[in-house]
Amino acid sequence: MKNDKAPTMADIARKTGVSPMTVSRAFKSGSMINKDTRDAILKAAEDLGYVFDSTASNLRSQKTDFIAVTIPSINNANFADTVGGLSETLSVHGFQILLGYTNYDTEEEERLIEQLLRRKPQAIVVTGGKHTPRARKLLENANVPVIETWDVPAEPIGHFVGFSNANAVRAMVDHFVAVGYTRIAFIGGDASRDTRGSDRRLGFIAALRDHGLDASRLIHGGVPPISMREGANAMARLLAEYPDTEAVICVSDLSAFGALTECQRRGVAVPGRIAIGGFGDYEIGGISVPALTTINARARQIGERTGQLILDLLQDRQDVSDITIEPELIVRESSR
Amino acid sequence: MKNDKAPTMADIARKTGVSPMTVSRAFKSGSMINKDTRDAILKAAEDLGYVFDSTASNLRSQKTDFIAVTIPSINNANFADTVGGLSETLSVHGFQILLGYTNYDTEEEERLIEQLLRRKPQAIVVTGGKHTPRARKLLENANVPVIETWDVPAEPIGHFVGFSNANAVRAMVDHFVAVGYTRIAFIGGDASRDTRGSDRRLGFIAALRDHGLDASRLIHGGVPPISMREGANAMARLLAEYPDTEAVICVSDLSAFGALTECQRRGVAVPGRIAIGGFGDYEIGGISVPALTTINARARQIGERTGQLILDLLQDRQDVSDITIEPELIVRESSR
DNA sequence: ATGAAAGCGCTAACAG
DNA sequence: CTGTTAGCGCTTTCAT
Repeated sequence: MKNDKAPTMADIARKTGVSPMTVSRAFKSGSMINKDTRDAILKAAEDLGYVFDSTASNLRSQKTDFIAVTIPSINNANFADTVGGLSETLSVHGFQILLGYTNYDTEEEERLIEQLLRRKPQAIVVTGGKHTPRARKLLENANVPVIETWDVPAEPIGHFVGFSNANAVRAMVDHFVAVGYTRIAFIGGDASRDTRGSDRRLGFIAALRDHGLDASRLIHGGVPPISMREGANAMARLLAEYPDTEAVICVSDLSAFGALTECQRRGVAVPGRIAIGGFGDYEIGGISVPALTTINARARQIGERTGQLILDLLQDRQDVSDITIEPELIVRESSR
Repeated sequence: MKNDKAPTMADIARKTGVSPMTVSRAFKSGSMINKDTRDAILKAAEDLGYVFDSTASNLRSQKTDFIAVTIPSINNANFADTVGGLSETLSVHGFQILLGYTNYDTEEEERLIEQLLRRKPQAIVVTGGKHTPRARKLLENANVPVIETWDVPAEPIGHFVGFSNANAVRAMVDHFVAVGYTRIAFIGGDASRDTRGSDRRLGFIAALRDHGLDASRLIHGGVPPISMREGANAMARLLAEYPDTEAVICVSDLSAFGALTECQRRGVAVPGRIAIGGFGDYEIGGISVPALTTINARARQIGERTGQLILDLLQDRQDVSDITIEPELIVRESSR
């Protein structure tokens, strides 16, 4: 491994007898350049082991082709799907995702946004519509498109692609009530931390009240994200504290599955003795026995449409609008 | 939102009556600068809404603080854990992960590596020890540390942090044989695509042969990654094609869980009628009923130790060595 | 502790 | 289709 300085476009120019500018054109698709000249340049580049230097290109052209994205956790199939949809939509246009994890913490999100903006992304996508005041200000001043996702923000910073978490849970409550359950509980996490989880909990309470039902069966599962294990532990507490509960809605399919396993270990029939609902339509909910009633938030579609929105915005299209996704209630064996 | 040009260090310098160089020092920790001067500069920066421009800094200083990482899929808890460990270890030192997904395809990996190297990362981490010849050459010429993970490469490019997938599966075969099973099957994916999955399959075959057992019960689950659903389908085929099978090892816990649910739907007792083993120690294997025997590949530790290795290498420490991780066999209810 | 000059490697803008 | 010139915003280097 030799350690001489890496070859530059100037080296290629010298070797091929053209100007550096022509070399630059050879690497940029869609530029007017003689085919033979380009071929000679690309061959020389290959021979020299040249690697294009984005850092210089970024500075001069004032564009990085980075799209900054913050998600609560890398280890979550829903957010992974959103990033996947975003990434696939944007990568064919030469953009690269710059990803950061907030760990469900708006303070951490603020730090992350500041970090990411220094990299001069051409757009920034954040998860959720609640941010620290400073984070909000950073985003407002960023002078690039800002897209909030997975939520319908009270006051959008720029654009948003999301849905109402509260309304989504309301749809499930309506289903449970329609089936005939009245003593319904909720398993969720620390309300102040996971803003989407918190919205689901609030939606649950509001919906039960609208049905004239008691909304006090709230089980705290732990610090978000609530794991399968925490879902199981929460179910154990629910059965102890409110033994006559007929149905429970969990903040995610993962905690719902954990809750289900706790019932299985105790010989509590699902849905015979207690019905269970989840959130997110994770793969596990479709295949577990019994399969889980859930809400498909269309995670991948959120990513795809966010990507398309960014492409439109970067092309100065004026006819772009915010996008409200319609989550789908999926009724399965666990609630019938 | 005003659209004037973003303020630069020169603007701050003008406003504070110092030189741009002093402004630069104010933003760099550990530089000799008068405390009052720094405070004035930082205040002016805040007032102007200044955002540090990494692109310019990167070019001039020839360091980006990027660490490039390729993983097969973003939607996999094992790789997510590795990236999490890596990210946490490195971010406190100011590094940022530049992540790409190969979709379990070495051709895609090659494209991705080329893309990532243009961003001038200060190290590159790849998953697996098998690459296209061109990808290999790109990595060899990159002039930055290269770390292969999740494998023990036949010919390491630079360093590696991993384990032998074949040996890990062998340990599980030994366990199954010790418990008394002799008719053992394997559920995996397309051998040519997922090189780690392929190594597991080969390890399975070799281990069975060493025990003098038949190694022909190989069920093809589909294109990697094998989903829970595909695991269930594969189990259905296994029960049809080799009805006397006593135990099955699956390429991951996800396919193993799918296989388990198929047994539950058919009333096939696990482990009474058929034992099941997985791979990866995903959360689900620890909580499902029955819990799944599996192998913990210490995904997070792979990330943490890779991060530490990179820190050592970037400080020119000479006493760094490759790291072989010891996966742990975890015996649970599904195989006893 | 601070400043002046130069330049990282590429490409926008203009000329031919 | 190709070349020339200048400069993106920062930091290295050398002075003071």
